[in-house]
Amino acid sequence: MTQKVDRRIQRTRQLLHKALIELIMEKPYDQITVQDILDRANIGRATFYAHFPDKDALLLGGMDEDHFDIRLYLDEAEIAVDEGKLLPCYSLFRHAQQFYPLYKAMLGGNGIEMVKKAFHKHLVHAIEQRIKRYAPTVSLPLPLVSHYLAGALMSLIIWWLDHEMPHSPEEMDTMVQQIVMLGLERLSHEQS
Amino acid sequence: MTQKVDRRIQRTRQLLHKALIELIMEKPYDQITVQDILDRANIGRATFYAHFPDKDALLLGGMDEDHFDIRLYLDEAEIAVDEGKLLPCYSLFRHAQQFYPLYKAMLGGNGIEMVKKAFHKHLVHAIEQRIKRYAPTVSLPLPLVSHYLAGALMSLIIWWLDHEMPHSPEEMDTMVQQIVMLGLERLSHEQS
DNA sequence: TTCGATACCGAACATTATGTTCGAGAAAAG
DNA sequence: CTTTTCTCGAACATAATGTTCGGTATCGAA
Repeated sequence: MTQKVDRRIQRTRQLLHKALIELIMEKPYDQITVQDILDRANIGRATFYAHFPDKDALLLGGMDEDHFDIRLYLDEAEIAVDEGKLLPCYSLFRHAQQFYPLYKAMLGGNGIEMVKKAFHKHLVHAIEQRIKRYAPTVSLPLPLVSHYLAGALMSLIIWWLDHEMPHSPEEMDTMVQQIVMLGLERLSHEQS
Repeated sequence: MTQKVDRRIQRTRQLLHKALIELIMEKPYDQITVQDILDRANIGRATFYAHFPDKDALLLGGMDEDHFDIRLYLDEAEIAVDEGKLLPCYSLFRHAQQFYPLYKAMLGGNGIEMVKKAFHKHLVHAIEQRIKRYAPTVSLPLPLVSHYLAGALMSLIIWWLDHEMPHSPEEMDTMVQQIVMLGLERLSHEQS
């Protein structure tokens, strides 16, 4: 099934991906030129275009690879920690903490739009699954709730990345769960 | 105080802004070239650069103008409807409904990143004011709550715009207030 | 090890968009 | 009417994209 891929092709793609990731952590994505990638990877111009039609395709092509952990965080074993909760919050912040520079470059305030959109979409889907499983009786349209929560979580992680992780993953998780489940009404009456 | 501006300058800027707005509603912002704007507005190339350093400056320069209502919705009289609530939800959806094509082109899924960021920032600020006034006893960090809510609202309006306004502004407002205040826990117990 | 296939190189080229310059002409302000 | 300044258009420099092609190096299989 798995055809053998020419060693040269593997090497080329690997070098290109590595170079792009490095560059992403150094400067804004839209300021990265194809030439930058070529120089860093020591790959010929023609070769690049023989593999990918453009920069974006190179990035997306690497999303499935091993060193590109962002989208895979949901499939990690660690996600079991968030069992029973509507938002896989703890595992997300844990993972983001572990790969902070990459997360900041990709999802932070000056991150990559393409990645953010993909991530948001992914979140919506994951959250919908959780709502169906853990809170099937909520009497509001499913997509409304899932988009609400996904947007909230996205916004929070961006804020958290931009401010050098002002709280621990545990704290973030606890606080978010409170807002989600209790609502702000109860949260303001329950003050000490 | 208000110096008289040369009539030619007014005319030029007006034409450029109008052309850009039209183009924004026709095709993706990043695909709009300066040349497109010049052709549409019948303005010379040199003239454009005498006024604005680039496309983005033209857009931002128009944010304060009269025909660019998006940021101004918060200052509208209609906002009084949302008095006492943490999210100025009804007035936002009302306004978005009224200027649907423009809102969709600017804030929708394929909207303009710059505008979205400015809008999000604006929302964060507005929400913080409201929290201080209407819910000063909430025992969580202010920016955490404001970013949470702003992200949620952003995500919702994008979803709503992308799906041709599946609910009325009144419905959206009611549902959002429920999630915010009651929390999902109570929302799932209270089912009929 | 040999040999055929194919991936890489690099240099040149076409294309497209950006941003600048400058002098002539038109329109505004007083 | 005169002075000021805004606009025009055309040419130019720059920078990035994407393509083409023949020579060279590397791979995989016999």
